[in-house]
Amino acid sequence: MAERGDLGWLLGASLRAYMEGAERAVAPIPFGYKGYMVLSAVRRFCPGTQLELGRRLAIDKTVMTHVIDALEEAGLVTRRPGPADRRARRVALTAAGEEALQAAVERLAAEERRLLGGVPVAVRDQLVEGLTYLAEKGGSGPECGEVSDCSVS
Amino acid sequence: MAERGDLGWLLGASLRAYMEGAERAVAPIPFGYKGYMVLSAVRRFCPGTQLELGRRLAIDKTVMTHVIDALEEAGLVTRRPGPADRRARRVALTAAGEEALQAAVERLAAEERRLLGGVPVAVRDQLVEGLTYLAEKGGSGPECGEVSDCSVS
DNA sequence: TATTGTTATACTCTATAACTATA
DNA sequence: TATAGTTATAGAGTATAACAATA
Repeated sequence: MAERGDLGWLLGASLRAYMEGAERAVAPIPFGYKGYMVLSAVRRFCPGTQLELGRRLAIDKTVMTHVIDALEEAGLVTRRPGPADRRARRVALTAAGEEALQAAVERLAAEERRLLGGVPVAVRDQLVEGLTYLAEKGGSGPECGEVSDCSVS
Repeated sequence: MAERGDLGWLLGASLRAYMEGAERAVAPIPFGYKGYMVLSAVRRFCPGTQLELGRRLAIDKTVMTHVIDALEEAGLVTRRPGPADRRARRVALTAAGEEALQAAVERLAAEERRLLGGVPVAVRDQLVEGLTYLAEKGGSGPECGEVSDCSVS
């Protein structure tokens, strides 16, 4: 934010610009973009306990409780005790959750296209490449393994 | 943040990664990176009223009051009524402020070099180009004119 | 009356601590 | 004893509203 051109300012301003549209795009989902992130991670990492979801998304477990409370109340996810460990609750998308997520993904993609419209594809690719590098340099969940199987009931 | 690879997640995670080092780099300055931004903008836009500083940095005027209070108390800036309009207070760097800013700029540059160390220069350039485009698409102060003269007393 | 800046207050977001229920 | 999750509470950070001084 300081001198425009500083990496910090650029990242902050870019994030603000992105979020402005993103929050609008995912609007119906409780907790906005954060709620969308959780829905998205639930689909991707399937059963996923809340703690695991939190680790992957860098969201505190207490925050996760509130978000999932809201998503459950809105009928977008279910929360059931795990079969092996009844403490670890399995979060899963409902049909309505799948729909809401799919709709959000589409509106978000449209928003990204709008936002990146004027950026040449080559620049865009290297933008993503650079950001991916930076993101991985941070401590956000380097210990997350890959997804195993995935068959929602 | 949702699916790693999403632009939103990438921007958020990159900003976190950057800020981790940046806050450490500017540590002695009150209000951390925000304080650094203000110092930096004061040097760049010289006299600058508080309101103008806030507009340029997307910082609320009430927040600006607190930040400048702290910077003034730390002896890094002075705050005097403007000659033409005594409501609009002119903020200026002290010698100590110049020093603190210069030191922070250097540590920050080192931190950026460390963070971007593994990124090829071509990618880095296009990363900055892409971010600059995104940042300007946002509403953060498009109505800010350029700097006029600048001679601190 | 409008504007700069301050103060006090309220709100949002997040983290900490204490608790429960399982293991 | 340790862990998953919940609840209540406290803490940043930010914004809103009312105010003082000046224009």
